[in-house]
Amino acid sequence: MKISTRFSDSIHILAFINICQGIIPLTSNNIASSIETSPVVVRRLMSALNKAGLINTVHGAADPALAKSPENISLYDVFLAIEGDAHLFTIDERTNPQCIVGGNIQETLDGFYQQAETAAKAKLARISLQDVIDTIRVKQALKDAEKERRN
Amino acid sequence: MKISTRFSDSIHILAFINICQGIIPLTSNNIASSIETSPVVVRRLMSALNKAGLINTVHGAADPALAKSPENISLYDVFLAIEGDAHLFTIDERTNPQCIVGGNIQETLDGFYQQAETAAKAKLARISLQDVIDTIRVKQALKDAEKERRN
DNA sequence: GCTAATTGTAATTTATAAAGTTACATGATG
DNA sequence: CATCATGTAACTTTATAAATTACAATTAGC
Repeated sequence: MKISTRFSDSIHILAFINICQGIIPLTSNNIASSIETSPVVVRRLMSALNKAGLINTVHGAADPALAKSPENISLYDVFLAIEGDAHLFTIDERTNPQCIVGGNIQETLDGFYQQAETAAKAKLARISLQDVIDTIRVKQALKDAEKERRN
Repeated sequence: MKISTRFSDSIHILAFINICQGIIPLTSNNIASSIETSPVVVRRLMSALNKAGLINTVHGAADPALAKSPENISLYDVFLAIEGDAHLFTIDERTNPQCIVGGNIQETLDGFYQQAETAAKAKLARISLQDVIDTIRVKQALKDAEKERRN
């Protein structure tokens, strides 16, 4: 249980590529500065995003680009790229098979957890990177307007 | 990071109390044997379940009991008792506030994650401990029948 | 009441997964 | 060809949960 910040950071990377393309060079260093992490962590995540076909990267060149339009990249696509078939809930695999509870709890919970997990993933599948980008821009515009108002 | 099995183990404990009551003494030791963990871990979880009003325990006596009927205990009740308001997805809190992405990503993801998380928790809220117990019994009956058939 | 068994909890140690770091081979670009 | 960037492997650090140890508080059988 508990999905690591890799998922969040990956969405961050994709949004950054879209929003900052042409404004600043998209080096792993610059991206890492925005996430406040190390460039290697960024490159690791981008490697996975590349393999999953969400971005196109060029070995040696600081020129990554989204492989699809942001409307066609869902948060579940990102989750799959980074976490694969990881589960939101963890089943204790080491229980006593001799006991009626210990011997059947895994299969039982697996079914129920699946329901909850699928519901969550279905929601993620309906949220696009474009939604994320739009929301970021709205929030930023709000901040800018607020700042302007104060002058 | 180490993934928690507390939620699963807590459901295990509740099912065990219901199914094994009157059959074997419900000591933390016996429960721990079924989960294959230590009695202290079991007592810790039971302490939380007790505080949340899901079970009644007696200090010094090996006699825990469900505080409500299994139909009226949902998996979300258990989740709340053990994990509180813990999130299924983790937002990276340390990003560069100067960057348009780093400065707005938390609030943005929080909203979207909330949607997914609520969907999952709503499913959990609709699954009762009775459902879990019923499923365990069905699976066990299947195994028994299978075993019988082989003789 | 006394003894044995049990819970409840704190403190400590161990295990594990992710984050971060170092290093370097490979490839791009002016 | 010099510089800069990526892609990855190997290693270290850090965070969190599980397991262990210890013991006070409580119950229950005799």
